[in-house]
Amino acid sequence: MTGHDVVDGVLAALADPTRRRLLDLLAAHGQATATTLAGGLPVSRQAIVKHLTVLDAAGLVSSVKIGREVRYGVRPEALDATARWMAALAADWDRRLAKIKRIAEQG
Amino acid sequence: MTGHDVVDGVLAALADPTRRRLLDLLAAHGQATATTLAGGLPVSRQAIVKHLTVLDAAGLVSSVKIGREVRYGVRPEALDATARWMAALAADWDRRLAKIKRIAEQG
DNA sequence: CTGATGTGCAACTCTGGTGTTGCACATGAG
DNA sequence: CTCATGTGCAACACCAGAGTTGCACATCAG
Repeated sequence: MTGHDVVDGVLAALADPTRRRLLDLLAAHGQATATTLAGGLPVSRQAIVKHLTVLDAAGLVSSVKIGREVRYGVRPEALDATARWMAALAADWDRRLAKIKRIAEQG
Repeated sequence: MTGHDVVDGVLAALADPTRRRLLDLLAAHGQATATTLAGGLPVSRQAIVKHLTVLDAAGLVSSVKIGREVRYGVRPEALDATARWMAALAADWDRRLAKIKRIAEQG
């Protein structure tokens, strides 16, 4: 899995407002199950499960099965990697624009 | 327009691979029209225009009408703001997880 | 064992977004 | 003026994704 794939997954995962809200709840609780999380959102448990599957594939959450329940928790690495990628991209754009501006002022 | 709205728009805009490719092309060329950009992507000009509209609404690009053509260029501010938001979120998660870990080790 | 709780799987609906095509309008080149 | 080029607008097709429902399976409590 390259860094680019991680970014792709994270961006796709964060595009959905429900998933961002889900991450908020998880970060607040530290640990939570799909059934518990469904109580804090206006959607069914199955919808939550699907979102958690997407978040897990993106590396944003991890799950641990304890008895008959599955507990989810946030995982900062992928989010941090995406933040760095985005900051680098913004800096690159800034650099390009500064160069264009400099050329324009000279010409 | 709050910072949260900016983040929402940027995340939604960056979720699409075609739009990310579009931003790459724009950053590389500095300036480009929808017709020109359509030559570098396997989609029609109209599709490009729609993507550019989304990117403009997200604050990621700006457009200037010159004669009969419309030139687009990247705009780093919104991207940079989103990068900072994401980095802060990742740091928050790290902080929470560190706290949980500390409590677990004590108890 | 029995009932209650939590999860997994599958089929289904439905909206939104992506992309297309066709045509009308505007502007630069000759 | 005339033609080519670039853009804008609108209607349409298409499909992935978000959400639902129903039921079967697994696990803890009594």
